[in-house]
Amino acid sequence: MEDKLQAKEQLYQLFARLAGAMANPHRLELLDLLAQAPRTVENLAQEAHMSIANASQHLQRLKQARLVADEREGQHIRYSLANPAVARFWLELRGVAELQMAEVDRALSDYRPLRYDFQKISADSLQERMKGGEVVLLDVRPEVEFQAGHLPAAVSIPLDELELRLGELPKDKLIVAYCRGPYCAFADQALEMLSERGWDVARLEEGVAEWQIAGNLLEIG
Amino acid sequence: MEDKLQAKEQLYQLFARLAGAMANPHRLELLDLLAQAPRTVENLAQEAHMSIANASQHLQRLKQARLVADEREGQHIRYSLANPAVARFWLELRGVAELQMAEVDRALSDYRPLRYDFQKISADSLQERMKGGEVVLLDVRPEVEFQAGHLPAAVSIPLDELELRLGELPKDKLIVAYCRGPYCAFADQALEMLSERGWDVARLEEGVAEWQIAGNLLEIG
DNA sequence: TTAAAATTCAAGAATTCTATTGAATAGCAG
DNA sequence: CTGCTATTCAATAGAATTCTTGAATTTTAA
Repeated sequence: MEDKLQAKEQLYQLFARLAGAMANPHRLELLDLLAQAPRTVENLAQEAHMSIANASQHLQRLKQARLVADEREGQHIRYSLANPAVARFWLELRGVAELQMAEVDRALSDYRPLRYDFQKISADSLQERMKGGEVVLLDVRPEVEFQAGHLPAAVSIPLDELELRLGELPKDKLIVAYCRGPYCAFADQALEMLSERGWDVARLEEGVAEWQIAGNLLEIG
Repeated sequence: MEDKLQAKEQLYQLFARLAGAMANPHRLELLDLLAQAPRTVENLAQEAHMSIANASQHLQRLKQARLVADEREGQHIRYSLANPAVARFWLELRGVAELQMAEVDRALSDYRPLRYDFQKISADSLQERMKGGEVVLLDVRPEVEFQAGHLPAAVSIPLDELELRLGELPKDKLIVAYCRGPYCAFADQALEMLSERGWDVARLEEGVAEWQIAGNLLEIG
């Protein structure tokens, strides 16, 4: 009886450890970045604005929980999500938070003030209109992320380079921009620039993670 | 730019807080119990083997994260899951842990040593055979949980009372027992007793939470 | 072999989390 | 009102988590 109770405790302990691995904003940010593409420690630390030692420490913790995997590549160590189920779980966490915490909506409005300034387009309707060739799908994430996987037929112009490469975009088509997903502001900023200069624009809220979870395929490279 | 970074931090903070609310074995146990039925603090403390003050404290934390809701009922306060999405999320957490942590399987074997001693029956196949009337579906959870919701046509005999009420079970039918789900040992114990006394037995691994998430309906009362 | 770069390790201070205890509150029964 | 029960609150000690800093390790390139 005693050991049985202990076994039960241990079981809950294991589940709690997994939750604990996600119970830190920095680690979630790392997971979120890894959901876009595998990355080195240095890159992760830079993107998430933390010290390398700190990023490394958090990555260890994620690794211990089997949420991420690492692989040596020359003198770098490249981390990636251990498993597609991890991405699904992270999205699920976000979904629950969104559903029951009004604070999330408020914080999102702070982070994406332009959230409601542009037309939105659903994944379904996008696929429909892509077939007709009336739309250019624009991926404004950094190049690495585009190459690790992007939506079918998307064109890559990272936000940084957009101003210089405006010439590549046709004026007679609807420009649909997307980025890392609903909690990323890159696409909003791109749309703001494009719309000021006369393009017809819309935002796709989904990123590659959401797209993939919905059962669709990505293009790679 | 500064505030934007801060808004992003805050967003991750909110998600982390939700994960943090689940990052404790006791709280997970409480959630698991609440997935079976709404309960008072006293009952929860007793079932989870912790002090009332401690249970109350953990419940507050869950409430703060909007994972549970409370409601006064006379001199008791009854807690329940805030939302079906919470149950789904908890099952998802378990699923991920199970998938990637071999330790879970080991711990489960300690907690349910009889796990492989009896025939298992799938939910589909159960529904099939229930129609033919060849099966008695036995719910061995405590009465309260049965009344809060149980599988269609299930018969309630709590594990405690099983020995005294063996007479209620027909010898010529297959007895399928279930309890709180795959991480509960009640049904195993019931099957052990029944099988020793000559019944034909099988275990359904699903509990009411899993059954419901799979899109099936429960009977209440 | 040695130097340089990327990452991890180790140790310490600040913070947060947990369990325990005893007191405080809110409803109920007389 | 007065005690009685169920629950929460408040305070505290002990444990775990986080960030920072500087040293140690592993691989590549010279």
